[in-house]
Amino acid sequence: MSLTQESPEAIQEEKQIQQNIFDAIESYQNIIFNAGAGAGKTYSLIESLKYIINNKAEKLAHHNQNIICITYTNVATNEIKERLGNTKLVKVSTIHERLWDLISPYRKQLVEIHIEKLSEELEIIQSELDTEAKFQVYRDIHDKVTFIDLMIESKSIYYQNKDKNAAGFKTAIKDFLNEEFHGLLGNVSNFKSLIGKLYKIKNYQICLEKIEQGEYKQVVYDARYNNDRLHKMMISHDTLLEYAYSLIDRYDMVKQIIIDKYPFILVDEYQDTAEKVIRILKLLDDHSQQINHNLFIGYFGDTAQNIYDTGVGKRIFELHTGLTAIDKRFNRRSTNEIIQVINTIRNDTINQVSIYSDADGGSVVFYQGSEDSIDDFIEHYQAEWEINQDNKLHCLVLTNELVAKYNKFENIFQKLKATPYYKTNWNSVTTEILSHDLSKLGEIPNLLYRLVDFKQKIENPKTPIIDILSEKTYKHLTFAKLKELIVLLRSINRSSLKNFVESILHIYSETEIQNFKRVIEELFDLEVVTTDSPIDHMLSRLFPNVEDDAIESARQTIYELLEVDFDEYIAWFEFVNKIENKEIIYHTYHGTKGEEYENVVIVMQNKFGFDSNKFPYYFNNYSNESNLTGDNLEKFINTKNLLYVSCSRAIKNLRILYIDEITNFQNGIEAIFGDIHEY
DNA sequence: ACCTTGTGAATTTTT
DNA sequence: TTCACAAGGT
Repeated sequence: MSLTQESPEAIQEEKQIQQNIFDAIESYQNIIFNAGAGAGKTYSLIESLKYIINNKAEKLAHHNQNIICITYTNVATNEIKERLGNTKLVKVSTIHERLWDLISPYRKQLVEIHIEKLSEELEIIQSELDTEAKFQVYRDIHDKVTFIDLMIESKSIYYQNKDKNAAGFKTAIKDFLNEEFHGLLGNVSNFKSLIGKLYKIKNYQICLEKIEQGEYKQVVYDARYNNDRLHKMMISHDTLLEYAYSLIDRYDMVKQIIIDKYPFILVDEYQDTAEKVIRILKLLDDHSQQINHNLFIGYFGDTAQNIYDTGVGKRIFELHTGLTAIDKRFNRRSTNEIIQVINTIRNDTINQVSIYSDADGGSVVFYQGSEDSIDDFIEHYQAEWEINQDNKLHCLVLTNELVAKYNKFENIFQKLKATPYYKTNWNSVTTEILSHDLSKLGEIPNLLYRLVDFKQKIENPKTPIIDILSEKTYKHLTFAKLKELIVLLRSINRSSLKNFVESILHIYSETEIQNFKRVIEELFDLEVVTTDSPIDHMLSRLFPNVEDDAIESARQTIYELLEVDFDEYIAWFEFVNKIENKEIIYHTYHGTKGEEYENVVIVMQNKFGFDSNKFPYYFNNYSNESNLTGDNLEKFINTKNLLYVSCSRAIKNLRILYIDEITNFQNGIEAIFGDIHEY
């Protein structure tokens, strides 16, 4: 056994570091706490919160003040709440939730900011229309007003035909568009881009009028949507940060209210937070000094684990000056072999040492192989590491497509992805199908999830009735009726999801009992259930605007989706719920952030996304970082951080299988991982 | 031979 | 959204 003996000297030093944070809190000296992977960063954050609670509670309570702790994700919020325990003094939440809480009372001021935003957007769109080459044909037409009016009048016809192929689209538009404007249809994608902008202009103008007339009185932040709907007074995540910055920047009164109410602000995972958030905190910091009120800001994180380009990363040092850096160099997670490699990857001033005196005993090996060798490679280590339920193997791949394939629900993923809805909304595919957060699943994935859940529950004789039926349903049933219902439910054909659905619908049409019907209505989330309505509902969502002659093939596609082997549905269900009951678990590199695993296999390749050269570029420039600038440096750091995050997940054993040719950059690999082995 | 148009494929993650 | 490339036009 290793990693059991804490070194007394290290523990002493760790305590001293924590004391340094406490001292900074006492003197309201803002800090940036840097700790590498596995250092116990969250622990330090929580100890700091506890310190403030234990030493300032009375004073804070007396002045009706609170401590703010902001995190990047809801998962992190929940973890901190759980570890901290129940306390009213600390407001733990995501950045967005807290900011909206702080600014939403200033309705009038937010509307002012909104008006400015709308005007700016209008100017931007207008200048695009005036200058971009693809709008030349539009600039050339004389009677723009007639054209715009006509298109706005025909809005619904336009959207009905928008997803058709170019020829079909042209025919449909020419149907109502005067011949003098037909020249605009030369290039269909340019035309669509034009119409999108014209509609936007109209929407924004209407919105401005409604504000003027007093019909629209407030701006609303809606976290469920990823896009602004400015014309409906609704903003999304990025614009929330923008408005918060504008409001706080503009009104010193707002700054002072925040400072006086929240004298302690702690930021978890600062490297991931947006630049705007750091700017907001800097405004508060500057103002607190100006008015001589105490404010403590503590950033907790690690620049080397910044893997999203929206995060501030290293730029924080330019944006928020005057922070006292407190570094923690200990590692509480990994063996010395792993620590040595991750230190080499990050290659900066944080050079970790283990907190344990018995940290030897791990291993890291880099292999060169091919795509065909992946399965064999994993099987090899499954045997060599004696992988079982208590000693799992975690395999990191680059894309969700591969995660779906290896986690054995490839067909569900691919069939959903291939529907017109997901082809149009290609950037929603992973969120809506693979989210671990049920509320983020798309409408149809959510329906599938409910069906799978329902099917599993009625199959399991141990499931309590309260878990199958909602309370308001079973409350009204007599015991006899309840029993009857259970017998009925258990009689449902369950060979495939398609049969399952059909069987349920059959019961629905046969039964006279309203409460039975209600159970089924709730399951499908439909007010009117008929033999066809659930499938029609799926059709309308996955195949919007489908042509009459294509309906049958679309219906067939839905049947195929529902007939995918039910084991796949279970695998998908378990993935969504993060139930890891297989011996080998697959993740994306990105998705493993914050996690730790005993045994890790990383499958690596040249290509990622648009970049066919991602990892080669990093390895080639490993000793050359100081000469890189601009986009090149950014690309280098992105890859470095991703590699750092993925390798630092390992506690004991780490293997990397590179499935492309490596001769052109093997020096860089050897500098980090040592000898390269053939597989 | 060159230009325009249409089509399909390409990442990760969070709020 | 952006890019590469195939198909088709001049």
